[in-house]
Amino acid sequence: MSRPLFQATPGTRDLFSPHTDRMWELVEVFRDEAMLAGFAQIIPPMFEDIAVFTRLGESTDVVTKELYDLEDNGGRRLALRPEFTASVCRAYVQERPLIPWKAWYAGPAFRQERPQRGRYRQFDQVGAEVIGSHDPDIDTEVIALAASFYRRIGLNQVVLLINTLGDQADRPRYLEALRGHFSADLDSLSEQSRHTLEANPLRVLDSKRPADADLVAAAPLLIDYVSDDAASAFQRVQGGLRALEIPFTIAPRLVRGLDYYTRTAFEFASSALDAAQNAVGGGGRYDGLVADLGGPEEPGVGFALGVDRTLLACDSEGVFDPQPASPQVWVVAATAGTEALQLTAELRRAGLSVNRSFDGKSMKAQMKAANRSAAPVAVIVGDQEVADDTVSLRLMQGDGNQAVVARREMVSKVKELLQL
RNA sequence: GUGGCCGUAGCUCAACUGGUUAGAGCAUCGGGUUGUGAUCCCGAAGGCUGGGGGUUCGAGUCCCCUCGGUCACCCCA
Repeated sequence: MSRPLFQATPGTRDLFSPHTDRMWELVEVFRDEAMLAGFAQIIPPMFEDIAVFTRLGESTDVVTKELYDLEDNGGRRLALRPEFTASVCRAYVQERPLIPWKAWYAGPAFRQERPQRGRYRQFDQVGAEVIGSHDPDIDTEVIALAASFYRRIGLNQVVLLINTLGDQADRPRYLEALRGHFSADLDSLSEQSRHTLEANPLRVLDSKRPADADLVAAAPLLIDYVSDDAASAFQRVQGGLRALEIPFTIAPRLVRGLDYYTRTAFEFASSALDAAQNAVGGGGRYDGLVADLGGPEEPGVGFALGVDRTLLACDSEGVFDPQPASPQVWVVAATAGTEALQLTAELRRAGLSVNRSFDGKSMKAQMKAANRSAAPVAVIVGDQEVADDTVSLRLMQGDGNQAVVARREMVSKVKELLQL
């Protein structure tokens, strides 16, 4: 077998029907949940001035090495969005909707990294952001939105991990302590982590390398270094989650990969996923980001959920498997005229979903196609029917009852058969 | 960017330590039914075994290169 001349570029893929149906359905459920919670949809552009994203942080891989950057004809430097949060904040600064502004979104994002299971260069996210409120109850509400979404699509084995990262002002003291801790035993740290320690000590806590496990486990905890304000906000979020009966686990070493997070950070992980990429969603508070993008000092909090990973989790839990709808009617053409064309159009005008075969297939082939389509009713038009101004209606289930009806009664008879 | 595994029909896979003409299931098309589906029976079509080089009397099988896929590290959704 020779490979096709062109293939989808690495990390991208063509999604076909049962999968695309699921995706739409998933977004539909998310949309419904978001609207119930008072979020309005935003559709930001897929690319932005590259600076919008580079503001996200010098030590964030997502912007330092994974960004798709492009140059337009005018020499403008653009980048495909690696996530939505920065775009949403930029849009807020630009348009200044009333606060607190609650926005949800769905769409693709792009990162240039090595693809693997559950990680693609173009991937879909759904998410929600709230800009303009410090209230920790908003954090809880945002988490609750994600949680009820997971519940509604049927996922049970999703665990919520939460942590607080404190305020920007708390950061230096903690980083100091972290550096001290790791530097004291640099030799037992993996080489990669030594690198990470230089660039961003926080991220060392994220290391999954076995070599680092002991040292990471013994590291000082963020919670001991955060301001009273941030600590009590964290308490409030926990209390809110308990009040809503949303189970959670405190993960004192959860730091997340984007630099802009402050205070509440959270992650949803699927315990049903044995792949390495088991984080199905994540988010947190980003109180300095809007200002970093040139806006007012407005706080923000939000999350993004990975559509593909969520679907993978659904696969391994065996839930959320909506089937593509089959047509209600299959038209079988056993005549050379244009009758099949007309009948099909007429049925569709009546609001029925209709499909048929083309290319002069044999009747047998058309019946097979009708059967395969799972359409409950076949409308057959041949020379005899044309001559008599009738059509034959065949019930495709059971013994295949068939009846000849007058052409002008076709629509009502079909609807009768479909019990509409 | 680094490493492991894998490339055989449209899809999923066979082919003993290298040995004639590379097989099967599903799907497709045709026939059994000159206008009738799932089932059943018969048949057809479909392959430069990813590509290139090498070893050998002989390579799908062994070696090298290359391209591609995949999983993992890193990082993240």
